[in-house]
Amino acid sequence: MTRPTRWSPTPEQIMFLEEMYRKGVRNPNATQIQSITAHLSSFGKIEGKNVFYWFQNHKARDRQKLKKKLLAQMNQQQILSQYPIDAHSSTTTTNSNNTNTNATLFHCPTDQYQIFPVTSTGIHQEV
Amino acid sequence: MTRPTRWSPTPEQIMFLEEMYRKGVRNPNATQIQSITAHLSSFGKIEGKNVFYWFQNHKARDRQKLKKKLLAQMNQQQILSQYPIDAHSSTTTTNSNNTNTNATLFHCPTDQYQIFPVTSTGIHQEV
DNA sequence: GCAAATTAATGATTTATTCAAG
DNA sequence: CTTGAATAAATCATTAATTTGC
Repeated sequence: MTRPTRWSPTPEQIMFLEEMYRKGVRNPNATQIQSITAHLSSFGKIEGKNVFYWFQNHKARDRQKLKKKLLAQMNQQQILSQYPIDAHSSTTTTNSNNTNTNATLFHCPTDQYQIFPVTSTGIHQEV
Repeated sequence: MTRPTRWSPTPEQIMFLEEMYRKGVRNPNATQIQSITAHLSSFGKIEGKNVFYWFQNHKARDRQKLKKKLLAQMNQQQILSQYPIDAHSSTTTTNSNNTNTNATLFHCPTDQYQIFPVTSTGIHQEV
């Protein structure tokens, strides 16, 4: 039996939806959903509710990703702690004096892009 | 004056960076970058920004590669038409072709955020 | 074999997004 | 709506690979 299978978007449909999303569409109203559905139906079977749910899910998962990223970054700290700073320069270093380890953090070419703002208490990078 | 030459990583440095990447490091924060830089400085001259750029580029180009693969999978369907372009339909005297005509609704490459013709009913679109 | 010429990789910059705080 | 922080995308620029003619 052709079970009532759930919608699975074609690559073209995904591409278009993502483009809409990128351009700012988050909660399309009925009119917008109609338009989008009409357009996307040329690439495959689709209903308005599919479009509605897609934006709901996409927005939610975007936020999920963001939060996941925060946790991932925390965990990276542990990975890196395996490699202590130490910098025992006894090895074959051509640059035994690491000038920028502490104070003069590398400033990017233009101060506009201040990657690592240094505060008196240290580095603060909020994400 | 030797012109400002760009950093070119040693094999050891590359190996270490790639190992970090494999372990999940993607966007190291300032502390992590300091740590990595300190460690890698024993293999050759290196600055924090080099590490920063390396991860930025490596991640981006990793993604490029994956995207390219996926795109290759999608047999060249009319994917490239992100927008239902009017498809230079004027070339033929008759414009009655295609079923994609509803597309014209979305032809809006210029107006970034006013994607849809607004109807009288108020659109609430989060921005 | 070897450089000059050409191409491919990749380091470094700039520009556009994103979310969300104010 | 505006803005800050972060970063992804796109681009520029230089180095490394490689091709080529000798």
